[in-house]
Amino acid sequence: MSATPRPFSNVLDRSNSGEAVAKALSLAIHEHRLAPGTKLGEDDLAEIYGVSRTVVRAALQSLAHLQLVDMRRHRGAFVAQPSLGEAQEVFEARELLEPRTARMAARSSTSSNIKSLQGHIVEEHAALAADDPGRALNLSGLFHIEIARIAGQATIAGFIETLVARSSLIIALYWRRESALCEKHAHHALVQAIAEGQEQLAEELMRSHLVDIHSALDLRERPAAARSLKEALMR
Amino acid sequence: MSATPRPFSNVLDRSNSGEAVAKALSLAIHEHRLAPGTKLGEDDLAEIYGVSRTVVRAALQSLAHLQLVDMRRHRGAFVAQPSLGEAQEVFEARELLEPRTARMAARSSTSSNIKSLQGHIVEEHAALAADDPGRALNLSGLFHIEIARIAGQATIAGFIETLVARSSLIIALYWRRESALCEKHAHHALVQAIAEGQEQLAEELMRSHLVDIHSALDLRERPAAARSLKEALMR
DNA sequence: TCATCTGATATTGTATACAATATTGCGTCC
DNA sequence: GGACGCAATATTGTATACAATATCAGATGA
Repeated sequence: MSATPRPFSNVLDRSNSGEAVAKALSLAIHEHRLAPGTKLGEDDLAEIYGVSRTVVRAALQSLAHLQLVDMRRHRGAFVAQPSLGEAQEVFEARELLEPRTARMAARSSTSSNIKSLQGHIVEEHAALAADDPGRALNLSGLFHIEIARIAGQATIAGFIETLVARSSLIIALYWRRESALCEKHAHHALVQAIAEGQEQLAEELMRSHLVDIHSALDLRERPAAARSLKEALMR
Repeated sequence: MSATPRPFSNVLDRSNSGEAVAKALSLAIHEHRLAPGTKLGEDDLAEIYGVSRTVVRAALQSLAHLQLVDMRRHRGAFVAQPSLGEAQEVFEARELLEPRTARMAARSSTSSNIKSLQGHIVEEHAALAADDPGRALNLSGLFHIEIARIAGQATIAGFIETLVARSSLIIALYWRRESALCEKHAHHALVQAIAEGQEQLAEELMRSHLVDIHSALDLRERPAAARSLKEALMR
């Protein structure tokens, strides 16, 4: 017996349905259920979530501000496809912001903060064990955001949130299958350094962790991939 | 003879009117024509700009993402009022991002970049001479954003754009009248360092420039200003 | 056979109408 | 006289209808 399909979301009965739709879409993108380039038709989404196009549009605009979707006039909204250059930029920005943030977190973390971080790691392991890499990736991102929150810099945490979101798209586009995802130990060691207040170590661990991820991406110039048809075929 | 009032904007005939309204409001906030806390009624704005509430809402949501306005459910939109803590955070973030950015700009600037920066300075002086400090402040912000653009980091430039925007609100709220605004020399020296490719100097000048602004703010704890009525009056 | 033009279609952009809810003034009750 | 409750009002939240425009298929001509 097959149930009628339902929207893939737990929280659509929230008071502000616009944010709810944005959250649902954001989660779907983070978990790689929506591939970069996917068209997000307003009517389709409105029907799926049982709301009007008005609220769908608000949600899409919200995601566009986070650069998770691309809205083009009279063309529609699409899941964003960061270019190689943008991918480089995103990771350069993360490598600038996050090590410093980890240092601050090491200075100011409380024991309940540590508990929360460890909870993230446990969930991440569970998701991997359940063969749900999308969910694991999303949780991994939340881990980074949580560290910024712990550091007590809400503004920078907001920046990191957008960088993590875009990183998810970048990973979807440029991840090298060959390289195993070996974040488990990195996150664990990081939490330990933060818990023990070892600022310098935390900063270094975060930096090398980001470099690890960065170098597990295939960011070499593609031969003709993203160029114009003319440039690729005329000659 | 008094002309009928017209919206304070030059670009309301653009194709995407939502962005146009957002730009007009953003400019008004940057130039301190709209004070923090001002209520932004949707019907009022719709009438002023001659568009429907739909597009006004889109514009307000856009500004809310930049944290220039506060939207509260069933209450309306208001020009944001950054707290003391938020003000500190914003300037800490700027002091983290912008010196590095200035260094990168010094490495990669072209002569046309320099021309553009000098143009900003000239306009800024003109605005000051015309006794239009709001416009001068806005141009000063654009100067900082331009540097980030020159550095070739669009992502970080976007962050700085939001930080500059919030800085404008912070200055409106916390600027000490006593301190003169002495940015002229700072900006000029900065451009020179960037033009000559002196990376270290550019980084240092940007850092000290930001510290100057930061310390020209009165960010001491207010006795009761932003606290709750209860806390302020009950005793 | 291919290129170009044109109109039919589908999708987005905008306006307006209706629903939901916070605010506020007034009346009543204690 | 003051506090509480209630209804009137104004404003925002959402849905829907209409307008504008990009896309695409088919026709027409060279």
